[in-house]
Amino acid sequence: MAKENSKQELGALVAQACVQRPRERIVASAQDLFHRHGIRGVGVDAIAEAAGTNKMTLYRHFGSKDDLILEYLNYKGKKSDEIWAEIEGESPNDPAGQLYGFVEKAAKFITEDERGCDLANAAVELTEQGHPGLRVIEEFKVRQRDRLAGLCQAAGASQPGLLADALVLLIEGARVSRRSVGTEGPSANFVRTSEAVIASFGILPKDRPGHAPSV
Amino acid sequence: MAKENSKQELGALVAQACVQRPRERIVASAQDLFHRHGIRGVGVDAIAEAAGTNKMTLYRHFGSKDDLILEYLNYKGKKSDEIWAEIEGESPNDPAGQLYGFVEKAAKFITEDERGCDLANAAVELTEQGHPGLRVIEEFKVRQRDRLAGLCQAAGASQPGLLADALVLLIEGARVSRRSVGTEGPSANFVRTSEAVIASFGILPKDRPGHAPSV
DNA sequence: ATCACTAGATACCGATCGGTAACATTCCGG
DNA sequence: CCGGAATGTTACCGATCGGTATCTAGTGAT
Repeated sequence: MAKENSKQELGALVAQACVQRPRERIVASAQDLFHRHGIRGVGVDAIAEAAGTNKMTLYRHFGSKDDLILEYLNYKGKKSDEIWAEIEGESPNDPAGQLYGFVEKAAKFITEDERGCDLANAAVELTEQGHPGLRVIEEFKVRQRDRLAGLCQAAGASQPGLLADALVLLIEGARVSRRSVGTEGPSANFVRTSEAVIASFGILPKDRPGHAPSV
Repeated sequence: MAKENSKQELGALVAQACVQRPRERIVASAQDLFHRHGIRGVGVDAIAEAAGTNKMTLYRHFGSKDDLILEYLNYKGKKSDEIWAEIEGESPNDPAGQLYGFVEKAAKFITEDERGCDLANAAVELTEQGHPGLRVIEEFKVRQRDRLAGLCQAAGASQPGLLADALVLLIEGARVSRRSVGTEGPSANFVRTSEAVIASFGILPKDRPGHAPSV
């Protein structure tokens, strides 16, 4: 088996720079390393070292690697909640605007983050049947979809549930496709396609003339 | 870390039942185990045992685990080619029918296979930069997309490339969503959404009256 | 100053990882 | 029947895995 990436883990420096308590540094390092190398590609030793501490301290805060994985997954969910708050703040009382804002935000993540959705990736890596992390992932994905459906309904979509599902498929697909074939692949047309689909459900953005696309 | 799945690996029996040469049995076992547990979730020992042979013989045929991974990836690509042949055979000289047939075929895989696309999953697991498997995956995904685009063009789509990209996103998204939230999630609307998108590009199935959907 | 709590350090555990050496066995074509 | 190739067997290698025991050093509140 070929060697894993470079040993220069600047995430360690980042984590050490913030003089938080060990627990926070461990979570931050786990977040960084799990994201970059995948859950199964990172050992607890590496996480502890990146956090500027040691394995013993890690195990005083987290009973097992699985516990740390759960913390990682929930951390990702919290991050996503913040993004939803951003979207709401940028288009208050404008569900259609929020919908289009969501697409733009998603597009940003798709292009900027080559690793794709950490939750979806974790679902692929957690092959053990009934792993507690799978529940966390599912709950998050369901919540995300329902939030989207609520937005679609508020924006007056003809079939809000169907539109929400379609957008979920497009987003998930764009993130995974970006991982496989890069930004020049099908994910490059994510915004265009998503906006066309949204428009086809009768939703047009408020203050964006000329934004309505034709397929 | 919690224990991996049950020890009952019936894939081993399957592989042993076919009295092929060790090489074929190894590839078959690797295909089965990589698919179920992920590439990083399976050791070479387990593959050899499942193939009814031993590690030494495995390493006589494959220089490294990475070599075996490449074989696995290419094997998946070949399987996909067979499916394309099926689709062509079922709707000869009918690109529109093939397009709808492709969607139906994809839907079948989405519902039946809870693990999602093995190539996309492998792209998530292969975190090592420049891993040769990533090239294989990319080539396959590009070929798949181009084939789809050719079909769209032959069927007379207004913007075949854009439609092909949209369908790729929907399929990839459905497969990954099915893994995270199951068949009752957004992937349940994959066919409906895909057919609506296809229809919106001006393509209607030949001999399927009433098949044209409205979003 | 004391005391309990937190964290660091180090060494260790059994198991498994990918990969190899050496030798015995089986099988098949000439 | 014979000989070489393919396969099976066993043991081993160093490294890493997740997880623990033990002991020491710091830290903060009373």
